[in-house]
Amino acid sequence: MSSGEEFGSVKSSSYDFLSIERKWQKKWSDSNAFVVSENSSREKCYVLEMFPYPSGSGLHMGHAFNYTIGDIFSRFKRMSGFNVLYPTGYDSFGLPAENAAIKAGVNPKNFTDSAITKFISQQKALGLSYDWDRTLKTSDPEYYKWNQYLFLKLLERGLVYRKKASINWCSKCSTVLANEQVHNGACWRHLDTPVELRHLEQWFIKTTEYADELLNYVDSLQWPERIKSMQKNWIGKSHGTNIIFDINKKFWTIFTTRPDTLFGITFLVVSAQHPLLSDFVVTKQKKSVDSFLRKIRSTKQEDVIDLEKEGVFTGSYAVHPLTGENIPVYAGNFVVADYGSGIVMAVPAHDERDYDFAKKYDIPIKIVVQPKEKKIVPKSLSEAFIGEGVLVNSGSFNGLDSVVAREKITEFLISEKKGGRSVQFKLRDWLVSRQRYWGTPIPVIYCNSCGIVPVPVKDLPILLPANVTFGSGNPLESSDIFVNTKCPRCNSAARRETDTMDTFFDSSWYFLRFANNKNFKAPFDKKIANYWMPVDQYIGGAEHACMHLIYARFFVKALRDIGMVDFGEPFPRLFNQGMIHGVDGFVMSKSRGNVIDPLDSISKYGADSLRVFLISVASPDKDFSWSDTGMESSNKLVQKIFLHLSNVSIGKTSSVDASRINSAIKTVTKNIEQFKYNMAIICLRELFENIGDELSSDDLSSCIRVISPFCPHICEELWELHGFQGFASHSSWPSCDDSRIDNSLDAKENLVDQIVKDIYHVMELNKIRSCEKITIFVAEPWKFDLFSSVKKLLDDSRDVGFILRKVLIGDMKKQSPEVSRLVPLLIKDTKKVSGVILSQNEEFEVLKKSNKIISEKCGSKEVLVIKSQESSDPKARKSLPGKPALLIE
RNA sequence: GCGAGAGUAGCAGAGCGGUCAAAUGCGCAAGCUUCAGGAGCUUGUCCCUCAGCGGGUUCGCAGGUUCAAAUCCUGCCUCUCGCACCA
Repeated sequence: MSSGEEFGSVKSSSYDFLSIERKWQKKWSDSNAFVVSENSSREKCYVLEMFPYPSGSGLHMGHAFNYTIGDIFSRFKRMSGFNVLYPTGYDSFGLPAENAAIKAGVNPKNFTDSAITKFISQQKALGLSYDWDRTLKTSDPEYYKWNQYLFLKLLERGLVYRKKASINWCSKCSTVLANEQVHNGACWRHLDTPVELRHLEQWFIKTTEYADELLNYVDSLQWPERIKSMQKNWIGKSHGTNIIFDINKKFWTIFTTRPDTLFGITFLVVSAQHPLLSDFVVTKQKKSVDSFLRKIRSTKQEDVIDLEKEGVFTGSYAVHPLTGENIPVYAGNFVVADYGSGIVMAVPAHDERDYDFAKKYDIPIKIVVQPKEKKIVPKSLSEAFIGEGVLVNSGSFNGLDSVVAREKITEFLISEKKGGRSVQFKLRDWLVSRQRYWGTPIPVIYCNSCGIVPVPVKDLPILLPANVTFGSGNPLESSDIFVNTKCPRCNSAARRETDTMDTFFDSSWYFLRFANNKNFKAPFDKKIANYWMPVDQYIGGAEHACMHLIYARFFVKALRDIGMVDFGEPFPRLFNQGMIHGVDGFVMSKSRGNVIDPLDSISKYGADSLRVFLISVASPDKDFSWSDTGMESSNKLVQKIFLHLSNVSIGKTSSVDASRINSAIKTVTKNIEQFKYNMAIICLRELFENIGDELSSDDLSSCIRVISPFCPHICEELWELHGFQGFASHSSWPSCDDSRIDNSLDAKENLVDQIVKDIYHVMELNKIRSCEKITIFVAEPWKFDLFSSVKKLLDDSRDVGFILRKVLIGDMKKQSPEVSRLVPLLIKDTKKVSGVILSQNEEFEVLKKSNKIISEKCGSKEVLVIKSQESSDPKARKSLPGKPALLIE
């Protein structure tokens, strides 16, 4: 009973989380607590979060969530004995900094650097266990020098080239974009700004060279299914046939996946964006084609999504490779210019798009594949039949199954030298040049006599000039000192490339630099990179599925083939965290005004509480909504744990507690490994709900250690408070001793709970006020110490001035006469007996007898509660005499 | 349209063949505590009934497999995300 009082007095106070957190953050920092080296006999584990773009507004809740997930994992792995590399850095080049800097009138460098400083302090406030010695920023010449180096390496390898192409231009960014950066026809940073098509000469990286490998190895990755399917889709491999058509005495290749429908071609369509469209346009048709092109250009991008298929006859005819028929060639708005050859063969009977087009322009429809079940005729055809069937109207191929016919016709075309097998990808080469300032200068020089000349490695880095004019066009062009140079080959006057690199170039190899960030001779040392890489656990959002994650995979494969690393996949394991929504259920965003600043939460509740909250609402891979009450509840949990463990006295752990602790260790270990952090918190919640005030030193240490990945600060404090040596963060992960787990504990606890509830019923029935002293007898035949458990629960609840007397009855089956004697005696001897609680294993006859005696001897105020686990005959029970008696099973 | 994922109590969210009327948190209700408020503690919270036992109906909808389904299969509906005329 006294313990309850003690506990209550402590509860009312709250701990000073701010000073505790500051204290330990400083100690970790001062002692370089999480700095690692590769010279370790321990197994390595590389945990990495996608490094942030350091925006001026600082760390947002999504970052905090992301890093909490990674930090818990890192701390867990570290404690589990791994040599853990857990670094962070800053993807600090990029347009937002440049734009913000222009707006605020400061240099992007200053802007970025102060943003990074802010970021670092916020990350430290979260208690993240980074190796701060390995930090990097991509805008640092010491970093981008190696961007330039690697660019030259790729150039040397033939993986970088320059070409004039139809490219995507964002007017808001005033730069070109890569295919991957065009979302829904708009710029990925400006979803309200449709991209414009421009014809410009740009730098490309041959990602398509690795298309097959990028696709094939997706399946070997332990990534979320969703991301894998997005990548596969993006790479988009199709098998088909190239067919050669003669148009105006020139030969053109056309790609199709349905060579079986070759005899059904009634027209061809050239993309309206096709660079050689004019080759097809005859003089007579020039006017109408031109007006069609004008119309397309004036079409607003937002209407493109459900644009009607339109086209115009070019005046040219193609010769059908097998029948020799003349086929009209159209220009059309629905043909993708840079897929295949930008020209498609149209089979309106068996392709929806071709069908729509043919209907609109009244072009004949010819059926060449008949479905097996129901015959179709052109007249009644209301939509294209795109399924498989049997070939008709196809010369010698009639009667073949369409799947077979694809093969046969392709073979025939090959034998006739009129085609061949082909594989097409949706993946395009990566356009890496950008017409902006705040990025890595592309290390190339244009010389009038030598042409494109790579900058010699000894001249790297090509530094970004400080004095440039922001405003119109590429700022780098405004710097004469930068632009004007000498040709490294012939020493004559030459011009520097003024384009900078897409910042995705920077993030395609940063994980390699973390392994060896102080290397001044090379981007990284091969041996060291091979030691740490690949990243054992990568953590980040899903938005990079088709951008960063493709580029980085490509990069590593290219570096492998150049001989710089020995592995082909940078991130075998990827975890995607969910999105955080505001209290209103919408994604947290400034424009919605539902943003919660992590720092506000930290100053109100502490970092440990915030960390717990972020991972306890839902499984970390799912979206969840912020909730103030949830945040408070997490804070209460952290306080409770801290205060309870602070007050634990060192002694002997009860067997019940030992069981609880060990099974919690087991569960939490499993949960962390599977990223089910929310379940781990539930398990810990239950543990600290029940655990006693006296523990052995070892068990107390286990309790602290098992929560330390989640709440590192309070754990360090508790660790020190109880005199353990070193950092809790450096201690070993507690191991589970199965022999101390009592599997029947749950059942026992349930029984105790039940009895306590029975007691409340007794009180209720008797209208017992809490201030009254009453006596309750617990008769217990159990082997374990039920009595003390019940007593403890009642004591802790502090509700009632119970006098609880222990009555040992033993095995009631054998002692029914004794029970019969005992019960009335108890009642007689005690003035205010309100209840007698008997427990399990009684024979029904015993109950009946006892009950009868009681009801005879007692007034209506007395109650008999019989707790029975082995069910007696329910029918007989109903007929039990005497009221009010409780019979609880 | 194609691809992926999801639909569980007032809400959030576990469970993914039996131990499920379903963890945990929030919310709500009652009791205790308190000068009061807050906090804290205890209990309850699908429906009926009860002091308890018990019974009924549930896990998007409709079927099916099974001795047994929230969990497996089929169809449908709804939602979220990604790609978007890729021939």
